[in-house]
Amino acid sequence: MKKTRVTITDIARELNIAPSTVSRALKDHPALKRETKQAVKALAKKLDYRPNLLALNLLQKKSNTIGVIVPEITSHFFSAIITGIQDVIGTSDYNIIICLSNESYDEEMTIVDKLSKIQVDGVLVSPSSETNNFDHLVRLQKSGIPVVVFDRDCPGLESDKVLVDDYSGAFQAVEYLIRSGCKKIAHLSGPINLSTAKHRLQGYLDALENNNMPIQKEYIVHVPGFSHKDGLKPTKKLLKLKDPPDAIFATNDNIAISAMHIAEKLEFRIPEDISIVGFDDQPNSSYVTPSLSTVWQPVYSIGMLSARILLHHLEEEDTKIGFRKEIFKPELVIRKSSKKI
Amino acid sequence: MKKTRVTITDIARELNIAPSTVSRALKDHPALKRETKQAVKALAKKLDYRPNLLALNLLQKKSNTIGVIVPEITSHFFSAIITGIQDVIGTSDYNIIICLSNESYDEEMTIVDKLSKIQVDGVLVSPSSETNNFDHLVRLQKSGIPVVVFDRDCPGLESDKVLVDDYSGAFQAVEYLIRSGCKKIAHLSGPINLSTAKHRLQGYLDALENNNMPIQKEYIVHVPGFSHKDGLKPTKKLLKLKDPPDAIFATNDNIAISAMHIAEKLEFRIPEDISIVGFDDQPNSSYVTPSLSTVWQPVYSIGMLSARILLHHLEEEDTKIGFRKEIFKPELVIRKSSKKI
DNA sequence: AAAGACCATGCAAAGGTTTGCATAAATAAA
DNA sequence: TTTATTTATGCAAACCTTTGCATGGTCTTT
Repeated sequence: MKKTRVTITDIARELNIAPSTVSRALKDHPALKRETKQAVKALAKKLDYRPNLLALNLLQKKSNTIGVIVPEITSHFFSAIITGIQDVIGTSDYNIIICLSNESYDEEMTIVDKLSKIQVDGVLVSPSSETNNFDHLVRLQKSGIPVVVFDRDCPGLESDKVLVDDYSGAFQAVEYLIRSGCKKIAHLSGPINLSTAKHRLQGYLDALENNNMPIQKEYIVHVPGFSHKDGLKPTKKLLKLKDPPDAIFATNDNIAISAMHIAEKLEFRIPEDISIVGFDDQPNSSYVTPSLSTVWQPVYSIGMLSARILLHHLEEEDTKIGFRKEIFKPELVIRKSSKKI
Repeated sequence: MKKTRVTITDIARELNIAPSTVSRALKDHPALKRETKQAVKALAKKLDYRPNLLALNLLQKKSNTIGVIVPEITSHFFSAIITGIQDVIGTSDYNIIICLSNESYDEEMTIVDKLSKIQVDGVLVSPSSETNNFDHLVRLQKSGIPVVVFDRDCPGLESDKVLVDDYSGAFQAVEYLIRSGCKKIAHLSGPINLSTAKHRLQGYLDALENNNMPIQKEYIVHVPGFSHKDGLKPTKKLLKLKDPPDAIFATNDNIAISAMHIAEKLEFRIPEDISIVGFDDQPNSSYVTPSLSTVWQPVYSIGMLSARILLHHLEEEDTKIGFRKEIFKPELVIRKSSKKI
């Protein structure tokens, strides 16, 4: 059963030539006679020779593999980014190993260790919400593995970065709510350790301040995670205030949708009694009722660009021209869950 | 900059012993003197020796890598399965390479070719909706690579399989619709090439027949894909019939949600005028309004079990006890998009 | 005819680890 | 003291491919 693969030596033996000649023939080395090349190629084809990449890896000391570290994969956000990464890397000779940190710093460390063990050639990473020490990434860099950070920033880490202007997205959303006449705008904020959550919160705060609106502490509630269920209690808390908000800007679409859910249960009319705006523009957000106003971000492009930057590094490692920092602009998409201006 | 790794030979040289002795010392070979082992281990630690897996791969002729082929990753369905796979494989020494076929037979072939080139040790695959020839998978098997098929069956292929009883899920859903008083039940069916779509359609047909209900051809419409937009036109077609259905059983939740969307636009009341039932039970399905009745399937478990079966094969390849075929039972979840019985 | 130039191919090392077999040293038995 | 036995370690091959250098041969030039 154990089909043993045909090697270059097998071909050499059969043709009574040296393995090195076979190797060169297969790569069209100019110094070889045409007939030799042809003979080798013909036999290689006949024998179904396939180069042993494992041997090549050892020789070149590289695994031709890229590690991708994401907190999770079930959200549309990260799965779309990964699709973008795949679509770029797929055309190269690299393979992708996707690793899930489950929003855990410890798991992230374990993953980095594993990736370094298997000698990946580069790493794309969006850190967990628990991570605020980036020594493990520095260690990667020090061992010569380029690191590209995407979406979630790693403050203090010097590396290539592909980010989104979360501040601007939040600012746009809140400013729009203000213009539409909302006076009491609440924010369901993400885990504060996260750069994205931090910037969205700041955008919210600045938009209010910019418009001379008061900032009310009880209108800012943090959600523990990013799935629907994480938004339920915080929303209830908001809506059961003596003076409930007339608008909610949620840190992402899932949270916004569960806010809508709770609001409807508590008999708030959307958007008449309360406007709700999310962040992400997941595909299903336009299909909920009322359809969700939200901040779109170019997920697929984030993945593609990150991958391209890494690939660029890998392919011409001579030119060290410092690190790139790319920031995508998100865009407000107005639908039916918020009042018209 | 190029930190060259510490090798076993470096340690050997420093200690004036043979590399083989170092190797054995690190694996606690019984024939070695305790002192030798200790000295080696101490130095290994001091020098931060890390075994070169690339070399091991070549020696053992295996890459310690598992290929996972899925049509896409942005749906909750496949991303949850992948999470299950990861959670199982993550505890082993294997790495996972996830490949997206984009529902294309050609891309699937290319992927299989690539995986075989890099000598993966096993493959988990859910075929594209275009695939109905499985020779590429047979080729993998013939070259000694075990294949586990999940969710979407490959009829005629002899391999391990982890499937869902789609027939039963559909039957339950349609029978429930009948009991709730619906007389004109339509089906938004998936691409007919897919085993899952086929079985769901059959469940639909048999449930009708079993209850002496007529089967009306115009009530069966195929959707081209599985995302929201794919359900829009087919739903319109159904609802604009002179005699529109009073229930729709959709082949998945996304399609069901876009059916709800269209129904509301056309001023059908849900569920009074029309009941809608989906398939999958994605997390957001309970957050749409009205919440979606659907057929739940154990996505995470599908991933875990598939991975376990493959791992089992890899770890004791001696015992060839034929192929396993595991079939999960789905369950109907009744919410608000369908009438109560 | 001798020297130089060129062409086609082979040799051998390198990459890091494992492992069966051999060997050396030390101890026990005769 | 010699032989048998054990104990601890080393040698070298194997995994497969690539590549700098060397070699042998043919051809051209003087």
